[in-house]
Amino acid sequence: MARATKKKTSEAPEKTTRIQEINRRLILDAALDVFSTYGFRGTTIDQIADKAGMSKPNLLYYFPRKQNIYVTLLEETLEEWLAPLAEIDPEGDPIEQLRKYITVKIRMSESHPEASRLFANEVLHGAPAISEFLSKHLKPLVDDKAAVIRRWVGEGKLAPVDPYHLIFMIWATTQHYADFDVQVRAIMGNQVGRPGFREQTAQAVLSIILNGIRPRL
Amino acid sequence: MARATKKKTSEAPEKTTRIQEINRRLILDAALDVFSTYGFRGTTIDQIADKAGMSKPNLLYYFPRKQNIYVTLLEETLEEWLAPLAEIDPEGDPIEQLRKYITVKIRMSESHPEASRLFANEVLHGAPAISEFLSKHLKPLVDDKAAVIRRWVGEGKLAPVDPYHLIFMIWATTQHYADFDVQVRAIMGNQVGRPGFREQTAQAVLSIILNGIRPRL
DNA sequence: CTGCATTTTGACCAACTAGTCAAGTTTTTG
DNA sequence: CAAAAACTTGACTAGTTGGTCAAAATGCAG
Repeated sequence: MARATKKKTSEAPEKTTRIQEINRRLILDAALDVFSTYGFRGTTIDQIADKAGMSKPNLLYYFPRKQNIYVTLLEETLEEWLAPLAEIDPEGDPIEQLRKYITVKIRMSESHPEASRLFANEVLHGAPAISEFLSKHLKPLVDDKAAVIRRWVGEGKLAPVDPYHLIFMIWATTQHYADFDVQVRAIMGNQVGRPGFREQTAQAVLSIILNGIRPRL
Repeated sequence: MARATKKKTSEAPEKTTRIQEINRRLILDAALDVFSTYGFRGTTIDQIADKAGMSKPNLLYYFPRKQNIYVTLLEETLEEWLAPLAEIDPEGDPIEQLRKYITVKIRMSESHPEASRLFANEVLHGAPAISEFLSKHLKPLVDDKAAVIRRWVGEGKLAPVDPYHLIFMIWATTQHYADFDVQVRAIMGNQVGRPGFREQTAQAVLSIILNGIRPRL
């Protein structure tokens, strides 16, 4: 990670000015748009600078390398992306907890599709920039929640199911609507934009998954 | 689409020589590897030429534009990718037909992950090269099968479920294991390579989806 | 084995792009 | 309000990459 600015005396404090805060945000917002559409290699610094409304050298004043923008963006996104999983309550009602998790994920997929695509693209290409994050942060969290789900299964509160595959299935299904949006639109056409579409999607997904894991008599 | 070679007399026949056949195959195989890993923009012609064991100008003799290789590859892939959906038998047993479809898709995801990633990457970036294919070929086929599933639901052979969302869920879940392989590996570690992994995956996916759509009393 | 068509390649070019730099402008601060 | 710090940018460079070209090598039909 690069130091943002050099101060006269060499310290760590790193105070950020008002202008820095504004411009970094401007850059990151523009970059999310562009990176999520064209991927890392497909994106040029000029595109981001244009969209952020500033000159390329100025952009590079805030983020000395293209990589810096990309990595910052991914880190920001992952944090937010994982939060709902962490909030699954081991003491709550299993079906209810999973219903909430799936619902939140579908909502995120609709409200921040770019974030989903940014992440999908990175993983698709082998996750060169975040493989450490995956093993150091994601894995432990998933292991933790998988254990909870396994306990639920043991207690007969869920049908016997591999917790990891269940989690993957939830991720795959919910993110599909953001990542493969073009395909969904090609098939379902005008329906996609319509008001109740998200609810209809949530309903269908919840119905299949929850009935699929409800304890069977 | 570009004409491959010009013949002395201007005709259509387009005969392909032995060498052409060999080299085109060599190029396409190499290109699938590289494109699926780095995406269209992230791939250089030199990389493909290297992997195919020939010089860049020679490669360009067979495919005058980088685009040509990419599009050819996508078309080849899509054909194969869609076949299993077409094979769903409207007269068969619903649960059995869907079990077969899911099983085949998981097998394909494991045996040709590059093809899945190539396609995923293209759709993720807005499907610029295949949007026509999506609306002209994919949509009609899906509409057709959705109608079959809807009829099954009407006949009480499946629980009430939106057929389109069911199909999306099957695609999302099965392709997840190819497209997000790195993530799956980061979480499940050594298990992924192990012999029975595909069967375990298939078992989990089938169990949730099929129980999720089995008619309820 | 000869002459024509096909295949192969080294050398090259033009366009693009990440990143630099030095000189200016604006903002902050004492 | 002046000086210092922070910010901004036009012009530039070096490296990369898609694609060209002309000439050489190879394959093949008669």
